[in-house]
Amino acid sequence: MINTPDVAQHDALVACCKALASPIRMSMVQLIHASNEPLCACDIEQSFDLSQPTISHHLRILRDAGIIAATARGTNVYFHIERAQLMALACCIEQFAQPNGVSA
Amino acid sequence: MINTPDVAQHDALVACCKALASPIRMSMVQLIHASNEPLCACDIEQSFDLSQPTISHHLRILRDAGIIAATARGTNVYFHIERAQLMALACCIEQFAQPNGVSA
DNA sequence: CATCTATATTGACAAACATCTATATTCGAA
DNA sequence: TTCGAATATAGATGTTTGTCAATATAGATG
Repeated sequence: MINTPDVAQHDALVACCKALASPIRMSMVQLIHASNEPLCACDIEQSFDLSQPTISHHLRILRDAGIIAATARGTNVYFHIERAQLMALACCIEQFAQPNGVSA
Repeated sequence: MINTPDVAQHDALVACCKALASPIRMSMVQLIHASNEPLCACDIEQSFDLSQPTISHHLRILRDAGIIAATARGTNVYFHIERAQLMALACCIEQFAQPNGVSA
């Protein structure tokens, strides 16, 4: 979660941006968001022209940043958006868009 | 500006995240935001333990992404936050944090 | 248990990035 | 117009990232 002490927050913020700083991963987030159901890795894999390990790698980066979360079900793994994290990220960025000194 | 057609928007979104996906650049944005005046490059330079060209390089990346803007004044260059761009970015990210199908 | 299917991990390699030093450019001042 | 200060550009180099092929792991099923 993003909102904790200053340095940790800064790092989390950067980590989230880093995770989203790739066309592939941005599209993955959009894809998962667009689906109303959690999406399984094999579905995601079919949307991209990349090898299975590469897909797995990108999904893990998004997971490590806390942007998506995974639920295993049998041999499948389903991914969903971690809304609170993205909301926290959006709020941090929005703050930079506000005149300084405005708290609410 | 972020809100235009789909593909361009996607690219701009990724470009913004890429620009913020560095501890240095994130700190620069925070620094510029924290200042109530536009900050000149030499001021920014003093806040980091990096060579002048490296600072210049990072500032340009932020500029190219539209996150900050520069105003030359004499031999100095002053930087300020591009609020609309950051707000647009925050809104895009916030959308991913919303249940799908919610338009407003 | 043997095997198949879905996902993850490893290792290798190329492309992208951050950084520095050296140099260029641009503007103000003497 | 020459000099100095602020910023930018170029080129070189080490580090990180993205990708794949090969392999491992874990769960389902015959």
